Amino acid sequence: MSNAPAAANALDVLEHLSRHAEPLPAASIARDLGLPRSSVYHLLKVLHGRGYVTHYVEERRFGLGQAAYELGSAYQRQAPLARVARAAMRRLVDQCGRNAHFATLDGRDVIYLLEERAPGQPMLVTDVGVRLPAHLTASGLAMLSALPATQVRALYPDRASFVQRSGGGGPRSLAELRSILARTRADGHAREEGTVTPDLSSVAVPVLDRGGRPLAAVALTLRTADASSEHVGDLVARARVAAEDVGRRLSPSAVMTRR
Amino acid sequence: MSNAPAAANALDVLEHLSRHAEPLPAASIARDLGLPRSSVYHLLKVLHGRGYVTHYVEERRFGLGQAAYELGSAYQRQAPLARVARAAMRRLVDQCGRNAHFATLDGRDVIYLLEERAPGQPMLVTDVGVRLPAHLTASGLAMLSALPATQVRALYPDRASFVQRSGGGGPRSLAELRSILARTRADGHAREEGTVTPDLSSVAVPVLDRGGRPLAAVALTLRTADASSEHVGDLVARARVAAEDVGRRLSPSAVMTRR
DNA sequence: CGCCGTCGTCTCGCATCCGAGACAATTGTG
DNA sequence: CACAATTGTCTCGGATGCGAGACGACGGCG
Repeated sequence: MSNAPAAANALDVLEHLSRHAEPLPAASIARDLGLPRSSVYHLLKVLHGRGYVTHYVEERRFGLGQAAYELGSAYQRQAPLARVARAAMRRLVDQCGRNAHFATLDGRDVIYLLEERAPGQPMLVTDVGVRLPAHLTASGLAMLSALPATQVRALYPDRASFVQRSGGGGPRSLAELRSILARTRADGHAREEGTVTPDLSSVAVPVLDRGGRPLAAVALTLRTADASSEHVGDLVARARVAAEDVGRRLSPSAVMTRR
Repeated sequence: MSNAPAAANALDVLEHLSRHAEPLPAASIARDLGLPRSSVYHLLKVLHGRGYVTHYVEERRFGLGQAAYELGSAYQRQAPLARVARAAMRRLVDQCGRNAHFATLDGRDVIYLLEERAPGQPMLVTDVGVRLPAHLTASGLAMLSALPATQVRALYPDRASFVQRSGGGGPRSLAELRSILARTRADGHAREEGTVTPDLSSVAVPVLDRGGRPLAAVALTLRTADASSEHVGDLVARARVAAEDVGRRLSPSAVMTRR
């Protein structure tokens, strides 16, 4: 049993409030969390005093407060994903001799947060900050494959959602996308051949948080001509190790990338 | 002295981390917060175990974690601004017999979160979810007037930032905008006459958080022909009471709207 | 209108947690 | 390489925080 139970209880209260769309009465917070009523009132007083909880007096309920939002904003400003991933991506590139990149999902786009170039390899188009349609990239497909089907449908409500590249390729409908994602899950990695850049392929694996949701993806790039099955298998295994390492650092007790 | 000091200390640690762009060593957290080293390690262990803190082992530093971001997202999902403001806005409309709306700032836009229509008053164009350029609206000007000058400059870096309405009106440069904002601060309220809708004027006051930053604005609409000085003064006073009420509910120890 | 249930605050005694300080491991420096 | 500084973990005893339960206020209901 760790120390500082009041700290853990305070987090319990915040997380309980965050799981509900509506504010909650104090008594139900106490009941749901199995905490004494007076203890919950003490915690709410502290959290309210600090702005983490809003007290809706007329409704006699409590909800999250502005300070919770500010913490979330501060987290984003620290850019932890790229920070945590940098060393692991450097090692991956050193081991594989291939270019690697690290990206996250934003709506239907992937955003590239990191790229590491191996000596002698061609320049990547995926500069940091660049956005590309998720369904046309290995990284995007890796992350989409880790989302619930309902969320994928919400992202791609109609055929107009499927932006095309001038050279063609990539799914044109939700049914096609689902089929690709099912194969991605079966293979344990996503693959893209020549859709982003002719003659170059990428393989990618997702980085999952402890709830199993995709935080990011790790991808390696190789010449399509070099992409034999054994070679791809080896790269995927190494990318997966890097992804698991990053996942562990970001989320204690993280669910590992899909095996 | 309130109870649950460990809860308060945990929040201190999180807020300390959120004030820094870079992760921090545990010893400097303890020193800066005046807490015992072993207590800080206990708290970091709990916060890390729950995902609120990321431990950068190689750097031997600690930063905010994914769970901080999730709290912030959950706060947004609960839509607390509109929830808190609804009753106060209803009362304001009942007292004044005028249409009222409640909006927040998003970049250079205002977004309308609430509108309350008074009986016999014309329909508003400011439907919930509508965005309008902040510098052309009373609500936007009220909130901009509460921002630091550097932040206003960052929002409006050049003349192209000043979107025009087809009927003209509104500032066209940063110097013009600053002049209007200075007058808004002097008056204690913002005023817009006919820029959004011909023959209709609005007066607005900002809702401030406890750090003095604008969270939202409360506005009342009236016919330009009715806008005598005494009448406007009365509406402004009532809008201010509503804004202060909302500010108090959102932020304990909130700084009141500017007097 | 009276009664009941709930909310929010408060008291106080005891069980538990906090924090001083020891220790091993690691890193930095001359 | 040796020494100093720092990190991170651990122990344990005394001080303090937690929580049972009382209480007043308020709202709902018959």
